[in-house]
Amino acid sequence: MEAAPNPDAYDLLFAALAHPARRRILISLNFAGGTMSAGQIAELFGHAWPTTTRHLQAMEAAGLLRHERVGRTRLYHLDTSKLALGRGWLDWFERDPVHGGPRRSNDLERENHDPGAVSIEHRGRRS
Amino acid sequence: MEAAPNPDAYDLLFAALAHPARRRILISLNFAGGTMSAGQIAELFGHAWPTTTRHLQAMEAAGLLRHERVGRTRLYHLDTSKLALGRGWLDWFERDPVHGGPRRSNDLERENHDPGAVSIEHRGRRS
DNA sequence: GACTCATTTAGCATGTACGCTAAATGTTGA
DNA sequence: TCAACATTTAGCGTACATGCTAAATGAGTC
Repeated sequence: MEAAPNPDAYDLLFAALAHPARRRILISLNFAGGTMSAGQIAELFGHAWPTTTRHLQAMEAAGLLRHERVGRTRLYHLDTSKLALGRGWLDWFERDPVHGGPRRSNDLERENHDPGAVSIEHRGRRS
Repeated sequence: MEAAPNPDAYDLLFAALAHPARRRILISLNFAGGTMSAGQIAELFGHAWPTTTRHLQAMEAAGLLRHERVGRTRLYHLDTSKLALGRGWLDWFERDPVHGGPRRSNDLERENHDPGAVSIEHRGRRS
């Protein structure tokens, strides 16, 4: 691969959400009030602990979790702000962006510059 | 692997959104009014056509696109209903999952009635 | 200090994702 | 019918994801 040498926040976010174990961790954390120890989380699954540890790291990299050491346990805290980023992205599709309502300048994509970096020239043809 | 022999709708959806090229395709389609030919889409990228074709297939598998043949071109149509699925999932984190109000509480051990299919039973001891 | 508990790090195996090029498919138009 | 066009399918290589087990770390306990 070489398409994403620098995965952006959206890459990390949606990739984090793409795995059922990770979604389940988030849901469970949410249910638990936002905080669980690594052990409690690991017990949710049949997976080996290191497997869950890595899921946790992936989500921490995506900014969905933070952790804190308390004695010999580690507490993981849910951080929902990044989820809002995902919601913001999805909201782009709630209306017709061209003929419909005004375009809010949400952040959206921004891989390089704007939403899709669209340059639609209808009737395109390549040589 | 064996964790996802049958990727569910959320897996497919979020995985589809995890790649910048695919997000850009969706944005572009939305921007263009919901429909573009495969060629127009392919021209958005420096990628080879087959690469884009496969992105399109991934999104079609996720239910985000449909296509239609018109003469020798193929028109891809945006289907935003599956995006609503993602929004619905994210909405689980907007409120207190237990009491329905604003986030609070710190209890563990909660019932299961959500997309993540949580079944928290702590005190489990894996042998 | 030695032992145990809680968790992570290291390292391995396998499958999938994603890029590519070459060939195939199906359509239109002469 | 043949050539050009629009797009997909086939097949390849590499990198990354995800599972595992074994070893390492760090914190309390005796």
